[in-house]
Amino acid sequence: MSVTIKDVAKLADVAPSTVSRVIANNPRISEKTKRKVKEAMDYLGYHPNFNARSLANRSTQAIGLVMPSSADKAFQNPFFPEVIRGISTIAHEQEYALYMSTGNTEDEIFEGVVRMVQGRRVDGIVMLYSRVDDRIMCYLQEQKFPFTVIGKPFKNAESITHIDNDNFKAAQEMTEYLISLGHERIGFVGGNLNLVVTIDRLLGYEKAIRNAGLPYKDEYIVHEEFLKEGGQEAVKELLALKEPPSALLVIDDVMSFGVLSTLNELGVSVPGDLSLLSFNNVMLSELSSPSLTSVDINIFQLGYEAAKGLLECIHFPEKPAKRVVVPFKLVERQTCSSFK
Amino acid sequence: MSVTIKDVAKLADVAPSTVSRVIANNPRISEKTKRKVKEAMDYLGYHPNFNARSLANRSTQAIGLVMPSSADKAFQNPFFPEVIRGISTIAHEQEYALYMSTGNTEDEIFEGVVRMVQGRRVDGIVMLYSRVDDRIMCYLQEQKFPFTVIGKPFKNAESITHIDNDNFKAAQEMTEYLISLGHERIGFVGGNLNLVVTIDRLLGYEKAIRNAGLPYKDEYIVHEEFLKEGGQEAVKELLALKEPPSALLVIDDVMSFGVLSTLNELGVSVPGDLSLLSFNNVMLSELSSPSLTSVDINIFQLGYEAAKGLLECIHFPEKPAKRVVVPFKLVERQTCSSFK
DNA sequence: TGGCTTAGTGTATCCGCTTACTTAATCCAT
DNA sequence: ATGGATTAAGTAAGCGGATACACTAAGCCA
Repeated sequence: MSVTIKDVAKLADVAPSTVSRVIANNPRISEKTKRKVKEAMDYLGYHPNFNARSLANRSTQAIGLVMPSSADKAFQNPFFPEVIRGISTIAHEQEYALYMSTGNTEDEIFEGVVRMVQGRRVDGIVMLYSRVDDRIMCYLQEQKFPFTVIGKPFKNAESITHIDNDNFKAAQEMTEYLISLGHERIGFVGGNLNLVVTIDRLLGYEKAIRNAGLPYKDEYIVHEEFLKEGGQEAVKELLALKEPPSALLVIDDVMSFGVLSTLNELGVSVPGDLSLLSFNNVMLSELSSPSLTSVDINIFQLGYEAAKGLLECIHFPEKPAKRVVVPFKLVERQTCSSFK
Repeated sequence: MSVTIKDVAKLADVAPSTVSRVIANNPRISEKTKRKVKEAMDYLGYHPNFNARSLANRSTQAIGLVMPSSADKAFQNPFFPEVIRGISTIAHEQEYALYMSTGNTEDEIFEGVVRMVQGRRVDGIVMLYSRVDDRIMCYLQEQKFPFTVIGKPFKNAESITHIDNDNFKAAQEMTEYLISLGHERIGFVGGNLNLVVTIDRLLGYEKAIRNAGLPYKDEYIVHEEFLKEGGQEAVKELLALKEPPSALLVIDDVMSFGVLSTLNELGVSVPGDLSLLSFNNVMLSELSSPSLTSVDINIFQLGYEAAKGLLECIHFPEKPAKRVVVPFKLVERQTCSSFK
């Protein structure tokens, strides 16, 4: 069995509590004793048992990650690895580990979260998405468990620390950009409508369309899953219209990849016949051909700030919730051209 | 404070131990009592405290993941999310959670692993890479801590359960394929030479070159990091030769992306002027233009089997170590053509 | 010199759960 | 009726550490 605090105490000829205090660097212990105990720890290769510590302490030095769908689906979209990069950067700085529970159905995921929370496996949670009437978010609020959200909470946004882009504004500006290029028939390819991002961006799109005095047509609005297949479906629907759009605002790069490949099969040229503007600017968006014109939403920073915010919630629970807005920026590449 | 086993015991009017036995579904408890206790648990919304359980139990229901570099670097390569997808599939089936520690330098990562192991934060570890003389692997062996490796351990491979492709054979066959296309000047773009994959594939490449009676030239062998930048560097070196290769065997798709973009800048046409064959077949390899001809190494399955193997190690420690070989398959796309 | 503060350690209990050991109750064969 | 199995549940001792409280010895002042 591994070395315990008692072994160290025995060797250093002190009480276990003294050893515990040395670990916690308690000022009431004399330098001499500290040195003696530290030597014993080194000699024995002692490492505190984290479970014991967590139990006594009620803290785990771990933060939980909740993804919108099962990890194995979510990881198909480079968005998630990238947010996690951001999260793990902060986590590492403060010696927190990351904890992911997994599950396929919504119920399983929910159960996983309950286990994380009730089982005190983590000190707090970062929700990597925001959804309308999300069960998990409600639960965390009820339990008053520390958590932050990437995206805008559908309700109670004021009382929940969250990190978001101004998606409304971004979508509006991007639509205006397409309009400024001369496009009047602009399609919107969104993700699931119960995701708040989709809603915000759709509203921004609508605003721009209406501001410009263009007709807002329902048949130009399509919602699919955040995957390549989603993009493929979307294109088929939109191109089947009598008057198909001349430009598309696509909510996610991976969907754009799907759009692109389908258009390619159909012999529709981009941006010649159809312009494409999408969101996220994932690392590989410059690789497709043509390379994607995409809105860089600073995914890394979203994760970074979310983790930072969470640690604040954990350490200073009384602090009020805050909203962090991460800037976005259009990266112009090859998928947009003026309407001719 | 949250509901404990005692609260449940009191409500159900039994001893705490009985409740514990109900949780463990111990057959020595009568159905009647079980029902009674379960009702009390439901009523109170009881969930066992995992730390307490781990402490008493010496098991955590979590498996640790070790990446070759800091998570924030590793996640730039889609290989890792994809392996994790595989791992999380198994983990989920058996209700294990995933635990990632983070760290930037080699030392920090090592310390993170020590904390995972000594602190009993996880029941076992999956190493997502295999490196020559790896300190972490040595440590895990010394400690007799359950772990599995993705890739072939550099030494003691017989005593360590590991999941691998036959990289030697793969590289050999792929080189032969390029040779069969008429190429005689074939470059090899590898990753860090202390990664066992690099070594194995390089040896396979060499074997094929020698078998074919072609000259094995050191200047055709380049080693860079597993990132896009690595690919860019590599190309520059190889194209600077008086007699540059007509085909490249690239060890990783992301590097290939870098190669491709640099070639594009330099105005070298692929596959017209230079053929490219790479490994991994990550999800986005079909998106580049031209789309990558790549060896599908079944990344998902590598992860899946690694996790499965680990759980076996954990549950049946006496079982001998095994080697699982995951098949590979060439996916022909647009980056290879015959030499003319 | 006695009483009081204070720094430095030790003692004991608890965190929430598991489990070896015991006890109590029931049952069957003699 | 009695004793030995057998079953069902309780008791209590950890798992490894944290910490409130207790204690001791030294230092200080009147």
